Amino acid sequence: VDTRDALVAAATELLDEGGPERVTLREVGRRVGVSHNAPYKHFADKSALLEEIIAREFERMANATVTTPQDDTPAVDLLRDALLEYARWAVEHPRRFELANGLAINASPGAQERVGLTWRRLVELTAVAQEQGGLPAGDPERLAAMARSLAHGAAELQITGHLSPHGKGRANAADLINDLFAVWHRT
Amino acid sequence: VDTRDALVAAATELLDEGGPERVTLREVGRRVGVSHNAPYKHFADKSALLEEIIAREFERMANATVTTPQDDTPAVDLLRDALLEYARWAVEHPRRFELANGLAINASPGAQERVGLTWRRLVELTAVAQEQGGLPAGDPERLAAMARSLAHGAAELQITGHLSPHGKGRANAADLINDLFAVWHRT
DNA sequence: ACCTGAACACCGTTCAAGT
DNA sequence: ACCTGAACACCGTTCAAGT
Repeated sequence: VDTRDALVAAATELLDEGGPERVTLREVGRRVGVSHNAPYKHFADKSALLEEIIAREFERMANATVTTPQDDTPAVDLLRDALLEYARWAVEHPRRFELANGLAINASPGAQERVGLTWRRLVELTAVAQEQGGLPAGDPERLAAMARSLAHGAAELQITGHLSPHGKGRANAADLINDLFAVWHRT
Repeated sequence: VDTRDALVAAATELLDEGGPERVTLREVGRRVGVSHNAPYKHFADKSALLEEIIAREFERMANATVTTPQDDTPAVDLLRDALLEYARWAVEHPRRFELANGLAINASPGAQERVGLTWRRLVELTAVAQEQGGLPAGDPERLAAMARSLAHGAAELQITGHLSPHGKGRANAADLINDLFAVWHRT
């Protein structure tokens, strides 16, 4: 069972180095010190290995979100922090972010369910924030979808170099997320 | 020179069918009725062919944006329409959208420049809209970046099925874009 | 100038076989 | 239960050669 973890680790390394095409079962086996088709004893095929990488990433992030101290911090701050953390993760691991997007197009029900849990948590935070007066009125699911879309898009634009870090606006993904909450706060 | 267009057309077909992996130089040649390495007489390699697909898409969209009637339509409406059109294109051609994002990570200066032209047009529209009172104050580049991020992220979330079309919020990408402009209008 | 056919290296996947 | 080695089909790319 130790081999399985080693395979995922090696595959993640290769993914970060050069995207999914760089992840070769032969090279994965080579780095782990095992034959080129030993991975088939742990994963159905290459795509199952890639899905495992992303599944572990989401699990890690979900735990990080849930572990957030449930003290008297305003819900709006928890929501904003979660989105900032999501964007930070995406910018720091662009290949994982892109792969997750690619896999989501044809996602299995299980994977959709995993993401759904984190998503519902964000909607709950949004509803609480509205009660606490930190966000404008409206359907919480729709408000949360707007914030999530902005965080997702801003992260991707930063990754692809489309946020002109040297222009006048000089905004990164985190800045734009904070801008949205500032607009909401003024409303 | 007709072969070149036929190759791009066949490659685009394959891309829409199953993503970049589905685009095989051998299958492209087969569909055009030409040998499996005839593409090398028109493109340096497979990635050059994929880049050509995206370049033509962006050129087509840039023309469509520029052709917009320059009548007395408020600038804020032109800006919103451009973003709605971008999201509509992404949702309608998810494989092209994903490929464009993937290529942008390691984009050539030429490709960056092409996108830069459309981008500057959006920033100009934003500045005019601010003068006309249709948008809140602030750096136009930053405001435009926010709108663009939301449009981009909302399109991707709709494509990946993360916008819960059957939930209470029941928002698609277009709805979320309109929501942002509504918030700005109230500010 | 454009195309073909053979060839090479590489990859995902399968299968029979080993411990 | 886990791994190996050979084998197969497929792909990107190169090259010599044809018109």
